[in-house]
Amino acid sequence: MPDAPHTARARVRAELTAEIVAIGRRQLAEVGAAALSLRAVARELGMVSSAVYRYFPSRDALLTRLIIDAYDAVGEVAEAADAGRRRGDLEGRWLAVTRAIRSWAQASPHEYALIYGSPVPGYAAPGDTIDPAARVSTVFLRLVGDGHAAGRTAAVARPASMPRSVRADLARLRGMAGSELPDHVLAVALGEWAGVFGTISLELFGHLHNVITDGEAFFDVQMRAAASRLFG
Amino acid sequence: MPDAPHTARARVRAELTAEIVAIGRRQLAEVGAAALSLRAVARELGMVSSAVYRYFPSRDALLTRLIIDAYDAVGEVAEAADAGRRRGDLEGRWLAVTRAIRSWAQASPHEYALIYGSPVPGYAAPGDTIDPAARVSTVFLRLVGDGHAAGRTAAVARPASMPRSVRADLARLRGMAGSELPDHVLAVALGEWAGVFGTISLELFGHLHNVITDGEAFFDVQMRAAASRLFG
DNA sequence: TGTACATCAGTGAACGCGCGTTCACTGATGTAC
DNA sequence: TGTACATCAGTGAACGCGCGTTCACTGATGTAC
Repeated sequence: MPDAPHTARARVRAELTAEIVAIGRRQLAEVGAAALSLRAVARELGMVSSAVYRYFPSRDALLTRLIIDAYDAVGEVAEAADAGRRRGDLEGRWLAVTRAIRSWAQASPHEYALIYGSPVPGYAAPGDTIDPAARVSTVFLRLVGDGHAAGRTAAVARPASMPRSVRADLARLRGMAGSELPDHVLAVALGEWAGVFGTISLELFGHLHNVITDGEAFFDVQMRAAASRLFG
Repeated sequence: MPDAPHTARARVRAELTAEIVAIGRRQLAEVGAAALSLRAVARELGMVSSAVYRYFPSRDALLTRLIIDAYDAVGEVAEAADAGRRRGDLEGRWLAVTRAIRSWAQASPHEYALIYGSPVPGYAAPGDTIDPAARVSTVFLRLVGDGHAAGRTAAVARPASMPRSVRADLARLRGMAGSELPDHVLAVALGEWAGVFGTISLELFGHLHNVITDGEAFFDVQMRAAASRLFG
């Protein structure tokens, strides 16, 4: 939210922009990203379709905004869950964070699909989405980093060898993320990270249908296993 | 392919049906599932749009066919990869199967997204997709089952406890899949299975962009780690 | 082997719908003096 | 405090496009006798 609006016009403008985003989000939940339409938003807003162009220059701009909001939303629940536990309670933090992500995904399946599912056809994500997208991974990396600093990652499996290209990628990631995790811990952390989203996606996209009925308990079992692989 | 076509008409019909599917698949690769259109297929086929209805009763029927074909395609590469290794070479089989799946996904990203990405809005998968969808998981379960029978799963981590609901789900899965894996091995196998698709999806859907440059090598590192968690 | 009838494939027009985006316009709100 | 001008929000019409699906039809292919 930039600069507090001081004129009445600016205040109304901020409110309407927020309302457009809210309607867009609701539509997203009903028809999915591919079918999100500015005209439908305008209709629900009680405005003529061209009026929406005063607020968003194109449909893709609205989509970008929804994507950024989704990343921020999941980042926020992850951060909040992490902050709600003692810093030294690594397994508790891991479970809290991953459960929070799963709950958010269950509550906002289309927003989850928007950012972690198939890319929207014909849409190219602009650079503005990078920072919000990084919030969740930052939580993960800090958590594993804390564990490592506390000497709790001693049991993490070490591969016999690792290709030079992967070591280079991990080194670059360390630089970008300000992490100090050694290669083998960082690699396992990324693998567990993939497992979190893989488990959530399989469930949410219906691949555990008729297989797992208690998705929450199943997820918990998986996350406890992950925590013990990471922190012993 | 049902009954060999004996009349000229039936032969042409089979060929045209196949061509429609092929064009549909190409379109899928270009514009994604949500934008797949019967009219565009007809155009490319050089026919009037209503003619396609002689072959598929609706757009969704074509989509269903593409979904089934995609499941069959990935199932087939997985089975072939598995068959290409000695039965006792568990790690080799695991690596071959998972690499084959990843390669297929990289080569056919939209088909992968169609079945493992976000569900297509407004489309409800009919029962016909269940069997083809199960082919890949069958390969996984047989592989882990072979490992267990050979006494190679002794090192698989055992959780301190497991909720009754999860144990019930696993028991039901054992029945459906004809598996004899104990709970803790089956649970870990499912977790690794989620990790495979999580890793592939994160890469394919762009979440490792600017992080991992050598996706293939990274995937290999992850899969070797998974193999050693499963088979020691 | 030939003919009569039934089946099927493809046509062309139409229905009814939706979409993103542009543009000239009116009238209200804000700003500078 | 009041006025003149500039800015902005929303309108309504239009452009040009696409879609799925139905239907009556022609002409070709297949089948039964």
